[in-house]
Amino acid sequence: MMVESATETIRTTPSNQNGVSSLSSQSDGGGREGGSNGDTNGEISPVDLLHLQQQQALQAARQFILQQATGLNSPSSNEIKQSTVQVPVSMAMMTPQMITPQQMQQILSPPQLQALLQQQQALMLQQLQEYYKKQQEQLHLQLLAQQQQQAGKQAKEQQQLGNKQLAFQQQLIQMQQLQQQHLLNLQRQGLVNIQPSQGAVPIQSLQQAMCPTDLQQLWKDVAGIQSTEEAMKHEGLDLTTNSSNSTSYTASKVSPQISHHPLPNGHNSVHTPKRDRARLFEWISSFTKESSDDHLTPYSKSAPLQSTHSTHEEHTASHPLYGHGECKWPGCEALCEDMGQFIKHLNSEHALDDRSTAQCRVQMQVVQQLEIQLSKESERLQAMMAHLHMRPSEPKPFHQPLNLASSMSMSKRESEGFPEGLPHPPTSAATPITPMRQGPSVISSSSLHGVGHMRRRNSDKFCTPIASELAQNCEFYKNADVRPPFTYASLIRHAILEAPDRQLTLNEIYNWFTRMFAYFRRNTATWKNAVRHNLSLHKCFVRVENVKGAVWTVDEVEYQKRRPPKMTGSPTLVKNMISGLGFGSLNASYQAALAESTLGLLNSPTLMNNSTGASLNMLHIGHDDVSSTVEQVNSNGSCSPGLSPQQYGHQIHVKEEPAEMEEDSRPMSLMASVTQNMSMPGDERDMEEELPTEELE
DNA sequence: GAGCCCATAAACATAA
DNA sequence: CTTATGTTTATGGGCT
Repeated sequence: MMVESATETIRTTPSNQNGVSSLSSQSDGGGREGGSNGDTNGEISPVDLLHLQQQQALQAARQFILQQATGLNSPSSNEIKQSTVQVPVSMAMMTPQMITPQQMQQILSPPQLQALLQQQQALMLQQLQEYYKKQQEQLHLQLLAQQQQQAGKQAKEQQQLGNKQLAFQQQLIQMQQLQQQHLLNLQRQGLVNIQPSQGAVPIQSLQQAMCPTDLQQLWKDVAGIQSTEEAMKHEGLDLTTNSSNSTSYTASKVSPQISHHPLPNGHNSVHTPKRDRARLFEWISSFTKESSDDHLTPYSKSAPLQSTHSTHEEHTASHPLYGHGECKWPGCEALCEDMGQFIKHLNSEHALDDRSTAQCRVQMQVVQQLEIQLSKESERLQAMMAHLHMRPSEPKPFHQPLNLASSMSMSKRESEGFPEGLPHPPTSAATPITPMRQGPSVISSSSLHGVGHMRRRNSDKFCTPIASELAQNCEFYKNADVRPPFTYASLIRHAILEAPDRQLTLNEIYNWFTRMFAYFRRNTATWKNAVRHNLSLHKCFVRVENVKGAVWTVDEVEYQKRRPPKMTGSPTLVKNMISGLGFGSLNASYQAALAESTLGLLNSPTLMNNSTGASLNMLHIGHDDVSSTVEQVNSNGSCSPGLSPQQYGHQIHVKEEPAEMEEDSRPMSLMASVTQNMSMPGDERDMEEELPTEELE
């Protein structure tokens, strides 16, 4: 009966123009860097000073230990070819890490080590803090002086002042970052327990994992110091690397082998730093007893790291250990103008000797650690996915405050097209917290299923996955400040359809939003505006004048029209349904499909969990969650599991236009569940979504 | 790259 | 006049 006639109006066109015009405005702020670069370079920064001191301390420490160790072992003597420098800093400046593990182990007994470490820790921490304090004060003073000095000058110079201040501020920031970084290092080594408070975000994410700086440090320890100057340079680079404003230059300086392995780590790093050290010592010691060559095998596993003494790669234009004019040998960074020089350097400095071999070992260790880490993270990821996909293997309630940020970012990635159980390395932890649309879809199985374009469907408008999603994660959304992965339109529609007479006033819609989603309990102006905007904009929302005022209803026909063509599950069926009628049959087929899919899925645990599980779930949970607002709906008898589809249409009395249209979605589900459940989880998901929805009502 | 969809912001209108 | 409710336009990002 009836249908498309009056409502077929022209859609507002503004979107078109917008699409075109939006291309114009794009400005990138690269200004910051430009200012900073020139200013800070001229003199030795406090940072450099610090590192100089550290290096000196390190050398002294080495000497000290070696002296003590005299007679025990001589082989490592080649490590002290560096000039001896008197250190202005106490022994405490050296971390145990800074000493070759080999040496440490050889020289000291474990208890001795322990004691020494602890002693040093305290001192070192103290000194570091003092030093940082001083440096900061100094900087501050400088800054103030600058300001005063400049204050008297003309406005003309103000820009310069700004620049200088900026430079100082940046130095300050760098100082802080450096401090933080060192504290982190200490922390990692078990030296300090304090948390870096003013953490820069990226650093934080890495702090538990081995960061480039760590590795570099480790490397230097093993390698011995090249020279104070180089060390300074090196450290400086490290610093800049960690500071957010890394230029391409600095970026290139970081040893690429390791630094870019994204290894977001859990909070409790699996290996405590101490254990790592112990293992490293063990490993190294074992190495001393073995021949060196066979150990290179695992090493070669890490592609970019291949290097060592071999010269077989020397002739290639690009040597994995050579880049940007410097030697990439861990901890080296010697400048080499050209490949030839580099080769020379390689052969002379990194020939096959104890040191190189030890370095190799360490690198192997590093790689192993990373691999272990990777596998652990992968495992975790899989567990997470498993948990989110199907019902948790663990009792954890899903609405538990997962770390939203990460889960959301993950979800996005997830939906980007990773097949369900496929472990993929977490690529970045830095995804924006709320990418809106697809955001939290993670939470529900449906979203996780979104594969490829599918994903869009779920979270977005079209289908009605919303019902199942909501049903499943109702509690979660109610409590967690997570943006639901649905569009306003779909949410509004759901709210309205959920209502007793399938109509709501604007205010009631607001209330529904706030009741159902913690996320919408804030920023009210924003989302309310959006709600109104959506109500007005979408034809599917029809405003009906009521006795008491105006209420909003849903025009299912219009709503379904919005579905992308892609929803072509079964055109025929859809058409049939759309053309009106067939409620009864539909219902029957729908149930049949449901049953069928259920049965089918029973044989397939995975699918079962993914789709039907959800659907079934809906039947129970779904009502509960939503029913709070929908009790009356059920008065119509829609409560029973089988029921439903009709309800939608029938209940919309306010509306002249029959809502029977929703059928068009149903057919899909039907087809989908029958045909797809058995095969493609991804697709089935899409369709499946529809089932629960109707079910709900 | 175009086109579409969506979110967001905001200006404006109108009724309570 | 203020507020709530609606409408409309503009802009930008993401996706296909």
